[in-house]
Amino acid sequence: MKIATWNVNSLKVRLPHVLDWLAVHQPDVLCLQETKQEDANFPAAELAAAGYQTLFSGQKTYNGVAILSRLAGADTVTAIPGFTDAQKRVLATTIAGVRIVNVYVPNGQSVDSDKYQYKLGWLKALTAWLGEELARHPNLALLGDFNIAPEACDVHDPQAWEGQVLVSPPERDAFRSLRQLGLADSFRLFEQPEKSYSWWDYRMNSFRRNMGLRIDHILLSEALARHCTVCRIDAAPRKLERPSDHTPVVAEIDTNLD
DNA sequence: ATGGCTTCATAGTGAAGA
Repeated sequence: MKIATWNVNSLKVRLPHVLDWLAVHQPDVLCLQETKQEDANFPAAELAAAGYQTLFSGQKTYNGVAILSRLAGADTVTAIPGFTDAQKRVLATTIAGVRIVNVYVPNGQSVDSDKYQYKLGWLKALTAWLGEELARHPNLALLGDFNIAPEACDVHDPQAWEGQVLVSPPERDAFRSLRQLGLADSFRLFEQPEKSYSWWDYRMNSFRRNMGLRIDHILLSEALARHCTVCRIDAAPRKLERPSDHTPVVAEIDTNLD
């Protein structure tokens, strides 16, 4: 099973890139974040023509998540149970026996903002819920834009970023708490090129200078991590005209071993 | 240098992203 995550920063603008990427990479599951459109406008027909079923939870202007898949999803939820949140940031479903949890973690803006407190509270609720989900679903993948660079090696200039939002110790503690539920950072299960990032600022020629952060992740439960054969970042879409500022992360799981 | 780009909502600018 080939699964992937991509913050597309507007599905309306990025649909041609998404369709091209699906045709080339043929994933079984692609989780999208920042679709930025209401459900009534979701391009379900175009994606169906490309061979993908769609689940989506969107809103006007901001946020919005979707799951594109070859096979149908079951037991779909669009929110963290018991956590009141007007922002559409969660979509979970079960595909071919694998629980897929797609998240768009709040950005946090800056460590002294209300949005940062919202981010930390949101992560706490996510972690509590994921503990329950893992008990129900041993085969679980948590994919998305986490808006957290977990380690210094995930940041192009750790000194310049020290203490900032996306790398602050409380955010990294929250990421560690997720891992301690029994979720492996699949990217780090394998040797990777140095200075591997998944997001580059649109400004300052950041991509050309590789001034990036690794903030998009695929976390796998122990049962899935054992059978994960590869995880990589595909930087190619970041080189296209009018790219998203994020690029896809892909993992493959050998589901024939059990 | 608290900017730089990009998107959206909107019809000249402002919010938000990371």
